[in-house]
Amino acid sequence: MSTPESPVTSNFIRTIINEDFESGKRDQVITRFPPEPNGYLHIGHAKSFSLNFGLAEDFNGRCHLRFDDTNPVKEEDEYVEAIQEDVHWLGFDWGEHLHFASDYFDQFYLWAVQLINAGKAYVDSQTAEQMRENRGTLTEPGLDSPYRDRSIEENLELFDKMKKGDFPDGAHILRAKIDMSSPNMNLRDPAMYRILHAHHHRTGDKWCIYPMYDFAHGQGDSIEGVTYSICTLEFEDHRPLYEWFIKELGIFAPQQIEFARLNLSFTVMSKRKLLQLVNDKHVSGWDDPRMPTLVGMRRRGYPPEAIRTFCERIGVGKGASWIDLSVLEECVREQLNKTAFRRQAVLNPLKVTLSNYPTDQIEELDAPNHPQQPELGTRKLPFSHELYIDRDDFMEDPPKKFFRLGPGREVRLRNGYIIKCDEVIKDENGEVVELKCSADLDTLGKNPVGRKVKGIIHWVSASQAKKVEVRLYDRLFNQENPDKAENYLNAINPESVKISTALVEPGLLEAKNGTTFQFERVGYFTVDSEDSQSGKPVFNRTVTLRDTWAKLK
RNA sequence: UGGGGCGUGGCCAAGCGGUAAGGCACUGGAUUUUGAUUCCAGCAUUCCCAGGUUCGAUCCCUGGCGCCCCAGCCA
Repeated sequence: MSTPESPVTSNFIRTIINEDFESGKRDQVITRFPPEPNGYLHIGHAKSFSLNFGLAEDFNGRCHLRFDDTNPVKEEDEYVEAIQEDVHWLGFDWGEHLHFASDYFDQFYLWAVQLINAGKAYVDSQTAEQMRENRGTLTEPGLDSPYRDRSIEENLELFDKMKKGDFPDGAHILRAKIDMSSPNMNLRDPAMYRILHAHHHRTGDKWCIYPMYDFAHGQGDSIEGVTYSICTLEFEDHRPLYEWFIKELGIFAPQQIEFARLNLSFTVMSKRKLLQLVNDKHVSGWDDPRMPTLVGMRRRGYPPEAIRTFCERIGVGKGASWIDLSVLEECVREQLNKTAFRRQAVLNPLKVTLSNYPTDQIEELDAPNHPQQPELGTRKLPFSHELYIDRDDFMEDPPKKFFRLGPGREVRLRNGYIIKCDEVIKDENGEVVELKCSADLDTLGKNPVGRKVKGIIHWVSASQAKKVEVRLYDRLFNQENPDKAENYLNAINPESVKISTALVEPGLLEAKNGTTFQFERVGYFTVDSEDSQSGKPVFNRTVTLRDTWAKLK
């Protein structure tokens, strides 16, 4: 529902619907999300189903989930399950309306016979190659098939035999008799049914002829009473055919509306390419945290709310658009900032020894789980004379704008004391290996009088810190549009993941799979649900924090 | 050069004849025990271009230019 808190910006589809309601052309919104169960859903699909479910919700209608399973050689039950899970994950529900195009195969068959009887469809016996040759080109009309004028009786008989399995794949095909010289290629006697001796994931071996998309989609919409059949731009040229079948069949007419599919910078969206990334092991699977799939994003730690916000924020239009990855990342940060518990973790440790802190003392400091939301409670942070800080937070010869640690400088330990760097210890190679510091013991929870310490750095206590694996993910491609590369595989970012070890506060060992934390000053990290073991979590970097200092550098 | 679409700031996107919403990005500045967050401020005299209609055009008309899609027995 659109509320004052989440204003929905207008788009051309809403405008159409509003006009239809006002003119009385329609009085309800029934939409559908029609994936083919041949792969996992990606963020582009999320745009589509958020639109469909969102519209239904806003206009008090309903949205169906219908699997467009008309091509048995590509479809599997595994995907049917995964797709439902993903749609649910984003919080949408189709209620009673889970449908399959294959549920309508009997009806489709009857309709095909109806069109044959009306002289509007015929069995063609040309080979696929011949059909292609006779289809003409974009600028030249096609040629009628020599089988175009078969009698209705002969067509009926042949189609019946096709159905009974008397012919091998490709021997014949049922075509709509429209116009071989149409400037719209889709109207040049399009295929309606092909012979496919293949096992279907739902209908088994009942059929050996299967309807084409064009002879199934609109009719499926019609059967379900779909009022607005929303699809992507490449189907614009199919709309006249969609309407032709509906009209010739004399059945309820849904309205097809096309919108631009999503393109996200630094990623690829085509199923073929995503499949290749998986098959060729460029990623670990469909759920690799770098994949634009919903399973991948879930594993990465993107919250479903963030993806929904993203889908609303990008709008809906008809111009081929490229959305900047930063839009998605900002939606993720926005959501996580509100919900993620804060923790401290050091990714690149540098030892700090406090010379004036008792070597046998261990303190338990209180630290809020969320500084802006005290109601989320606190946790205890062990503190001792030996700590680790991040190497990035120390510079031996710092530039003027650097306000972290350096020789003789003071810095605040997050949730702890202010310390001062007294001495820098190096190894034989001149590498800084340790910092000797002194703590101002009167600065816990309060600022010192007379001086201002601007720098605040995170840390862990050396003896209590735990080692965990962290996976630092970055964009999978290093070109905005990987398709512009000679080969998109060449645009793969060789540093899209870096595995390393981090030192974290001890409580993090008990973190549950799938939960996300903010490692303060670093980024959001989510416990990997595949590779983590009890007491041995693996953290996926979901997204970094914004870093204006990195920009200054 | 057949047909179908689309052109509003760096990226999206409202607007539908009355004088350019919003988001992301970016730039300042304030607050801050996260250089995060939050907060304020700035960021298109102009809507692909050229004509025309009109008191007035991003919105209407004409003509250009640019980009996307279509020749699967895929969806």
